[in-house]
Amino acid sequence: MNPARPASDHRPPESDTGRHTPAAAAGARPGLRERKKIKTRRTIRAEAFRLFAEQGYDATTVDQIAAAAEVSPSTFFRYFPTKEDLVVTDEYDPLTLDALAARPADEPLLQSLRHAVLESLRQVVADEPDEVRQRMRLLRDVPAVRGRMAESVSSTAGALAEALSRRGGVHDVFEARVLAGAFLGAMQETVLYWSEDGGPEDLVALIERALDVLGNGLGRR
Amino acid sequence: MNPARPASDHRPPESDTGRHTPAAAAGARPGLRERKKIKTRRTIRAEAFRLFAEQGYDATTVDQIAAAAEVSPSTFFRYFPTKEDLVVTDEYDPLTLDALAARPADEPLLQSLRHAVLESLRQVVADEPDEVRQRMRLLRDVPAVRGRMAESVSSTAGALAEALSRRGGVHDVFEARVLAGAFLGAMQETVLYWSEDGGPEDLVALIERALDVLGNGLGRR
DNA sequence: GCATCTTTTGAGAGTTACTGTCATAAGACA
DNA sequence: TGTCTTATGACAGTAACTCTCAAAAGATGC
Repeated sequence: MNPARPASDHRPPESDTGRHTPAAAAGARPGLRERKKIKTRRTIRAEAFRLFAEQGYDATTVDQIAAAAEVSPSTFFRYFPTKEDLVVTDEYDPLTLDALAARPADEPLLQSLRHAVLESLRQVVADEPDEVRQRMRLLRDVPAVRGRMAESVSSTAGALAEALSRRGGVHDVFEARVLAGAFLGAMQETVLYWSEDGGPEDLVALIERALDVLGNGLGRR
Repeated sequence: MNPARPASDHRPPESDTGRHTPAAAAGARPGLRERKKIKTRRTIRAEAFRLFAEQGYDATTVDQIAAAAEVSPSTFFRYFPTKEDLVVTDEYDPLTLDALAARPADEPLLQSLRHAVLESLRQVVADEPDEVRQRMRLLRDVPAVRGRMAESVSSTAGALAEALSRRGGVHDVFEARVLAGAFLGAMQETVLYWSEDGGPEDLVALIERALDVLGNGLGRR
């Protein structure tokens, strides 16, 4: 692993979609700079995925990706702090948190989570239909990517716990974190299960089943 | 990260404790070779932790650790495939799985899990009382270590799911994996919560609380 | 349209965590 | 004691990053 990423002046730009860029949030359409950054980010990732498909993940170096995307290696790292981040971006998780926040506060928790997850999943699939399949393949085949996903999930847990705390029905911070951890752990396993079998069953259906299992709890078994 | 660890002829030796070494399992006391390996492993880790305490994790290089332990860098990597593995060993998880297997099959699942976790926790703490505290600190402070733990937990999920499948009360493989993921996710958050606050509350008490939350399920909230 | 100010980019040098190979040393076993 | 197996060290190589600095390019006021 890298030497634990101390403070760096490399600031990766905002998300791929433009949905979360400050300018977009402010309503005005983004300037040239913003649009160029989004394009660069897209290009880097697209070229990377193309190379991964051709040569495999490990056999593809960052230098090759940068060359293919016609940027310098420095620039690559400004956009993606690690190579694994090409595959595991944190675009998905904030989306889910937003969707969760949009649910009515008095809705049963599990139902809110179900809607939030499915809604954000729908958006991601709609946005990048091709890449989802390749992500799945990389997740299944490359240990480093799995590791990075696990790390990402674990770091999302804190944010989710906070969101849960703001809702009713949770006693304290610790309980919120346990619930968040259990939920995310279940989701992670669901995605992994789906990816391992090459996605035979519909992911949506799997998620529904997983949530049912969670709803019943571990008691009475 | 490393280039995803392809097949290597470096085989890290067995666990620290000797509990799981083949010779120990066979009843005969281990030969000189085996004892030396255990000692080397212990020395490397001890020197590493000492240096971490003195200079910090990131500031300590593998070469320094190897020098302090009086082995070559090559040998270091034969014992610990990555630097993070010094902190996050998979010694704990197999212990828990063993303990789980030892529980009566007709015991309620949650109770088996509780006993298994607490039993293995007790063993680890008894074995290496000092190192537990430092592990906790590193877990809290070093992102790379947290990442490695998340990866480790996620890889344990498969084994736990299998163990659950062999017990009654689980419908299919998928359900077992979801349960395993939820349980481990909850445990991971528990440990992180505990480490973040510097371990104010007793870890055992926290685990009990977490299991109670799991027992109640996410339904009815 | 020009001047200035800010942000992005590229170049390049350096660090470090690894991988792979081979000869040597040391325990196991007859 | 001799042979066979396994652990070790030396060494060379790779690739993922980090850091710094100067140049290029969009943004902004006039």
